[in-house]
Amino acid sequence: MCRMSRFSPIVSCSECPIRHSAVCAECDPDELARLSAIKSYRSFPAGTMLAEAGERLTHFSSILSGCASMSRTLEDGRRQNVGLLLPSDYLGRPGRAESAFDVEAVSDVTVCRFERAAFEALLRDTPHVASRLLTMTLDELDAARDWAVVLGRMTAREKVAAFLVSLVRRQGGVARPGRGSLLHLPLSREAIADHLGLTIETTSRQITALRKDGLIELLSNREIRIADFGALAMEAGDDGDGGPIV
Amino acid sequence: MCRMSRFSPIVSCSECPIRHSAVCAECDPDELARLSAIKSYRSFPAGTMLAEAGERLTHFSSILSGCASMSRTLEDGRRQNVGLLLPSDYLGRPGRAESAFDVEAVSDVTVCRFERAAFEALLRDTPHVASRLLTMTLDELDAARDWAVVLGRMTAREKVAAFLVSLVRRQGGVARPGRGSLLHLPLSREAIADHLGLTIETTSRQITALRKDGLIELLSNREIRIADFGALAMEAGDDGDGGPIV
DNA sequence: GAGCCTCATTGATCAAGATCAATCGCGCGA
DNA sequence: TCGCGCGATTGATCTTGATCAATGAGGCTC
Repeated sequence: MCRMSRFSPIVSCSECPIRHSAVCAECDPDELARLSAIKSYRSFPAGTMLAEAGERLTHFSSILSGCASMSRTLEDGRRQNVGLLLPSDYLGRPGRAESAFDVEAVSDVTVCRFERAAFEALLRDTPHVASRLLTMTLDELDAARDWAVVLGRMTAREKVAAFLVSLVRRQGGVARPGRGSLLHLPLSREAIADHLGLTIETTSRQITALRKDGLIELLSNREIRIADFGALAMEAGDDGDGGPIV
Repeated sequence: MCRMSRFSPIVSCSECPIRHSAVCAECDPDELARLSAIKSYRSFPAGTMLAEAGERLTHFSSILSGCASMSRTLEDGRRQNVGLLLPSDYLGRPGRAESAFDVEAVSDVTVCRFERAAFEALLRDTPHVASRLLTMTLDELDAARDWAVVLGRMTAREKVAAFLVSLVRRQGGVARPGRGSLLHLPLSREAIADHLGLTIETTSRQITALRKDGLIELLSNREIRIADFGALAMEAGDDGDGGPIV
């Protein structure tokens, strides 16, 4: 599998800061620009929603920058984060008009979006866009199933390690040979806990433990230096393949 | 959304016992029959694999009957079941030749399968098959994310209830007004435990508890009568919508 | 700079579920 | 029919992570 495919958006329009020649080669950029529009969501004040569970979704959006979380909150307040939307991920789906989850901007988010009808027409008329959407969806499905292993069978320490490793893999830590890689956490401790199926206290304790064990270093609440990616990946039950070389 | 879509296969060929006119209307049944072949896997002796993680997948298969489980086993033996394949579900994917999980027949399984290349050609040439595969994959993705909520935030009792409710929804219990619905469990207690991220002992205790509370009745190890579907769905944090009326 | 507010960390205790260990029940073959 | 084997159940105890509670560390306003 081409690893890069995870990091390129489903479509690129002429206004998007992110382009991907393989996708664009067969598209008419002007036509895409006409059909799409850039929209931003601010993460402050807290709780800006891109969509609410059960709410009508009028657009199909491709994330250009920032981070959004998909979650469900049970009646009694328990909350589970079921996924993160990072640049190149998409929100919305052809064939259904409702969001299955709450989607919330956790940092300022910019998207390139299409009206549903326009996007469905684009899918119909542009086979490589349809094929790309299918590939991305299959990758997401594999990722969601991988995550089930983390949620169902891993210890708190392993969960935190797996989360950090997956973040490095997805947003790419800034690797600096010999000094580890720098990682910005887009989520609060509470959101991380909700992602991992843990409490905020347990999450905090495990981060502290990884720090004391020399695997990571905390530069600030949201900035982490991965001191030993290989060891961290090992903690996550992961062979460390595909991570940064430091 | 059309609920039935979950229960119809991606393609129907003239030899398949399951047909779906909406899918077949535009297909040439003879052509599909030529491209596909029926194959069976026996569940005994235990451990018959439809595919192994990392193994080359030469075919795309649509499940016709039986039940298979997708799982991952960690080095230390911990195991997580990441999904069940029931009739109309599919195994394999265009664009990647390797299975991400172990796929094991838990009851005798029959599939209708296509060679990868033939299936990819079918996808290219038959837009409604491609569109149907996308819809099914998006539904699977939603289901996988729903399951993350169960794995991450539910108690043992809620997990078992959620599992039973999801089985009734998917394979349809035989509803008998006033006497509840009969449910056949395709999985052993151990496999259920692996699906729920629990141990076999906890799973067994929770089943016993649900029985003592009058929500279910055990006819045998593998046969359950759902005495009160509404109450069971409530335990699972589910409004009970879409279940059998009994 | 003082006070406050939010988020994160740390500590003490508790409970849900895991683990270890019998025991049960049923099907099967000698 | 007896004994064996396997899966399921039940019991006793232990451990991990949850819960309850306090403290710490910035950042912001006044």
